[in-house]
Amino acid sequence: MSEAPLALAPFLSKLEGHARLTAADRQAVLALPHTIRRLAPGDHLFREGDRATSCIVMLSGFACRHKIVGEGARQLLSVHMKGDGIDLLDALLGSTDHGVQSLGPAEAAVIPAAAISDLILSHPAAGRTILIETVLDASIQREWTANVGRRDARTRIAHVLCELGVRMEAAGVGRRDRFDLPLTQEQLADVTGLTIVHVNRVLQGLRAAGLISRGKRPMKVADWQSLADAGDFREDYLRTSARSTGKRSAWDLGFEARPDQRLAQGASLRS
Amino acid sequence: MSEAPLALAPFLSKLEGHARLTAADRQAVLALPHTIRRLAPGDHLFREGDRATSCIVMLSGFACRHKIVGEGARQLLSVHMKGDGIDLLDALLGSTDHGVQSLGPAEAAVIPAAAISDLILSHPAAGRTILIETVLDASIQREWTANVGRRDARTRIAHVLCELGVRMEAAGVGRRDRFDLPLTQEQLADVTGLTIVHVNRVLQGLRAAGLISRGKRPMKVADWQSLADAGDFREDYLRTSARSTGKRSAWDLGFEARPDQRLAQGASLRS
DNA sequence: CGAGCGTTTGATCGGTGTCAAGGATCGTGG
DNA sequence: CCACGATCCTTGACACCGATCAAACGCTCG
Repeated sequence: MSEAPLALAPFLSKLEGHARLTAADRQAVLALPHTIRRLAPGDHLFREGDRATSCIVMLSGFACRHKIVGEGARQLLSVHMKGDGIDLLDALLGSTDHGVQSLGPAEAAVIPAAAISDLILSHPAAGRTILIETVLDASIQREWTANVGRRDARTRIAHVLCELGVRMEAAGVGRRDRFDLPLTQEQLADVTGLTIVHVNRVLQGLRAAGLISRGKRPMKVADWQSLADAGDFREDYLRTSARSTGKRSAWDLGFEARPDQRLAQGASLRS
Repeated sequence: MSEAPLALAPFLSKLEGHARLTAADRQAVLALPHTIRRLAPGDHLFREGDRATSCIVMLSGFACRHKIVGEGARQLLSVHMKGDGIDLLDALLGSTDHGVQSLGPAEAAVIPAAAISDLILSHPAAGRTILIETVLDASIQREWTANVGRRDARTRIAHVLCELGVRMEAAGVGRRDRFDLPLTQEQLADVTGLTIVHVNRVLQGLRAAGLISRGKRPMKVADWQSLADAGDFREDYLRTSARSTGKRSAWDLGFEARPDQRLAQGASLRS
């Protein structure tokens, strides 16, 4: 099924950022069955309402989730990059409530949902990082809700630029102060719930204020701290440094208290 | 630890809406260790930045997630009711990126995070319903992002009223066309990203249009279909009827293809 | 009866949307 | 090498939705 060995290395790398894995865990992740799709700009991976039988791992380039509301207005719900998992567990819901589409040329691995459930059962440490990836995604989604709900246009846009910069830095595809913005102004409008015209004017304002630089490929952040301030941006919710700070989650503690934990025999996630 | 046997029955009931459970699974859910908290209006269960060591199950009343952005503006991120789990897996992130607070008087069970991880390992069928609860929560979060991002005030508010009606009906605490709205107009403003003044005017408009009735305790939806139309509301994303429609998820299929699935011996979610 | 909270109203302001057009850039094919 | 179309970016004039400010009303509960 796989076209290339180690194709899932970016995904493994991101999962290892969430917790230490054994060699067996790493092998299991890399061995996940998958097909690789090379995507032209705007290609659809899922459409709203599709039966959900698989999930996505981004290998290169960018993709987004989106919804269409009302009379065709479009809202981007998330942006994903190298190493990110998309809808890892959403097959549990049976069908998709949103579309997934590439932003620019990209490569993605499509993994059957059952393989993820197998992995969670057969390699719980790896499974735990899958769950972390899922709740992290939810954390970002909450921040986006707050972003479009309670911030004005300038703050909103600055916040998105900061988030993308930090995430791209963490994913190894740029630096927070210099990265290739994967969004057109129209897409940035759909991210922020604004119109393209207003996005354009706000970007000009940010340039005029010296927060970002004039040329746009690549996006250069001239003054990171000021942009973060302007965007009301605190990066905690992205947890890009969770591993390195040595923080341990309550789950670690819980399990440390039960070193003899054993699984029920013959258990499965089957309903 | 538990004050009352069967206190978690509403939670079990919701989980059973996601998949069929065995008697052992049901027992395991009801036996989750927990403490019961009786909450006055506005009591905090978590505060933003708290160490995340436990999760919440709502037993009665309502609670919300929220964030404070910028200079004190508040955004409600979700509303939870009887049977809902809140942040079931968020302890995996180590700390909380949002606050959780009661809306009106309420009762909630506080469950140690480790107990959830134990349950997922020891009773995978029950664990599967926990995961479904988690991805369902994410699905609702995405809809809220789209709601505040791309709908105008009237549509936004109508949408929230429809969602709450359907969910309260599913939770057995009201009917979609007649329920006790757990939100003040100020809270409804924080849900929709509007000001209290504008919320008030929009509600008056909905009343004048005959979509909802004049008295506000309880909220009476005079014309459900028109309110759903006005709110651009399609309830698919809530999956309140997933069980009854007999839909099966890809995970079922995946596991049916591997009836001899066995877990790795001695596995755990410990990192 | 008064305090506190939630709701309602009016007047005005301003941020963002809308409409319309033009300019810049880039890949492609003649 | 240039012409061309497509896509993206930019600009201007104007309209409007929803915010802001300020005040009053109406519950409910001690």
